[in-house]
Amino acid sequence: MPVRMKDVARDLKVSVVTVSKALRDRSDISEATKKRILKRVRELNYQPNWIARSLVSGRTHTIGLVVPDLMSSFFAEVAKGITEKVRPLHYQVVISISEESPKLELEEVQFLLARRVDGLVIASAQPFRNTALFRSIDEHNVPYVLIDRRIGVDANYVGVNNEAVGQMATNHLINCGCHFIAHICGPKIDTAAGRLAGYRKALSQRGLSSPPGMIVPGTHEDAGGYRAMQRLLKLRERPDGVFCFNDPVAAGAVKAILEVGLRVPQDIAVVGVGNVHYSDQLRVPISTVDQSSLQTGREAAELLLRLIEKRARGTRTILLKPKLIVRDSSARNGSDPR
Amino acid sequence: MPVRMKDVARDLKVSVVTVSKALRDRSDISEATKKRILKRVRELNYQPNWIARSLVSGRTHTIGLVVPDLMSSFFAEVAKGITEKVRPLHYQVVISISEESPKLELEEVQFLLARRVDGLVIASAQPFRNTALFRSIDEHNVPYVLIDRRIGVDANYVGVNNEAVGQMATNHLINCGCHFIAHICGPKIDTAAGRLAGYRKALSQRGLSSPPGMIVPGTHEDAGGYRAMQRLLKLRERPDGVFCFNDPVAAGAVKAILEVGLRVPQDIAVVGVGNVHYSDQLRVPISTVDQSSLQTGREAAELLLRLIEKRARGTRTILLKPKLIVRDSSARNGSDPR
DNA sequence: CTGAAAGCGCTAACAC
DNA sequence: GTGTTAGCGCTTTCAG
Repeated sequence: MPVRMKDVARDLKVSVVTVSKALRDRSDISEATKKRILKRVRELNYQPNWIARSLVSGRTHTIGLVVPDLMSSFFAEVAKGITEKVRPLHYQVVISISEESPKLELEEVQFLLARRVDGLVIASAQPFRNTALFRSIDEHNVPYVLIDRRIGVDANYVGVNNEAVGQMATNHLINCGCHFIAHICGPKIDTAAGRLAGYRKALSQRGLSSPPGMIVPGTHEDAGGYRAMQRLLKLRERPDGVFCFNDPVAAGAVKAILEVGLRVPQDIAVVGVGNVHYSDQLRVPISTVDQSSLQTGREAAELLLRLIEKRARGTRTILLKPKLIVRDSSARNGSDPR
Repeated sequence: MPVRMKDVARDLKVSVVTVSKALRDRSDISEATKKRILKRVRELNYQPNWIARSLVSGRTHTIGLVVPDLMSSFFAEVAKGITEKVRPLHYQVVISISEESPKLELEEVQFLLARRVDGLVIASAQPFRNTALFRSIDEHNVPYVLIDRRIGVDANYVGVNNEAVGQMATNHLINCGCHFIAHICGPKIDTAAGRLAGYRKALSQRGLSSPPGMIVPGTHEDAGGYRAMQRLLKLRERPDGVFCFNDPVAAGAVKAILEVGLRVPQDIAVVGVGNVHYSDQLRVPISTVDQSSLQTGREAAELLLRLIEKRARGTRTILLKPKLIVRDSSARNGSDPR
């Protein structure tokens, strides 16, 4: 079984405490013994037992990441961004997948808390303003940072300004010469609400309106986008531009459009959100609003580490700048590549 | 701060041991006191401290998953499969990303071992036959299961039969009427070697050969596939079918083909491997050999749990059946949809 | 059926 | 500088 400090100590005829001091490079120990101990430690391939260390220190050097899924490259990238930032500080990331289920999410968080994570990063599947989960985290005195979805709770948050996202995408479609712009919404989370608000705002600012039926509820994946687009195609006043909740939805919409023999972007221009990494390998490369997933992860990790190490307090909100990326699905004559 | 067993005990004027027994539903405790304790436990919202529990039991109920990256949906799906299987048993999964670096992988594994994970699932980035890492895991007496990549080590393994994958893909191209079939290899891992072997075998079985230059080294991502295909297009005897290491590589190859004005599949048919979830949304939906990522995760998890709980010993190899999925990139006249 | 004692591997506080 | 004592929160063992 693994070598313990006790073994090293006995071997060298010193006390366990001395070994501990050598390992943590404390000053109250002579250079000579430190050298001797560290040498033996290496020879015996001693590995500190973090479990025991955690029990004493009350810190596990573990942070929990709760995401609805990992398939959508967005959260995978967030995970990468977080890992990148915390790795040098020897923190580890435990990823929990909630599968968009508030109940499962709650269980997973309880579980992470029981595991005594030092902090949490959560892309929550909780319904808007449901604070129960967060109160329970607060009770444990564990800092947390929300990402992507805001849930209407006063908490640390890192994400894009979704209203800006909606405006940016919609303005782009207007600049492409579209007159009847539809919106395929996301699920009932604030992210979707923000994008919808931005869509409305952009239209009204440019003196356009959104005729009845032009806003259809969708989902977060391509099948939903496909069905939603089919409904839009049946409207008497067919849209000539569609702003979609995200890229998978947009991909589904494109599929529906091509299926009825219409062209993208000539007949209908399409814009998504998220810049998933395969966006430009698609049948029609999809224009999108990038929400800097990697950066979201990095910022969330940094903020969380500051909170854990008490170098920050209160709650702060970090809004990242969305960025329009124009690809074929909206590259029309007279389009602005803004 | 969190409620401890001690608090519940004091509150109820019983001993800590009794509370512990009630919580773990042991038989040597009266129904009455058990009820009383569990009630209070719920009221006080007591959560067991897994750290302390682990220190005693020597088990952390944690399993480590080491993957080269999470962006490729393959490993994300594996992670999902594992999570699904271990969640009901209250195990948690710590994911480490090695970014294809053997050195980083080694560090991450050491780290997981120091965290005393109960077991490991590894898609290793180690060079072939490099056993150092695995010896070090063995020293810790921690069971592990390799997935996807075999590394030429005698160990528990779950994955597809890569030779069968190569044969299946190549045979399919032959059946599509291709005569000059190229192969874009993967990186130097056994997975790639197996697929290459299968490619060779299929050709020779059907009396075909692979002219010089028809086998090009590639990478695991689309940029590599793109460059490799450009080289193939310059050959005097241009291939009319290409078997690619994986789907991203295939997507890159398709891009290169379309760029020079050739058609897929009419001029050149393409087959990939992996069935990434967006394969059928691509410019040309890509035919692929599915390697059942979810199932890989599930099988690996089950095997690992059996090893952890000593319900299995020795090493075993689980080979999953690959499955050909025909899409547009190889849907030629006279093609077999096998 | 209940609880006192010992200990998991480590660290903080204090003596020597 | 070094070592002793105590204790983190829990479980195992065993006496009552």
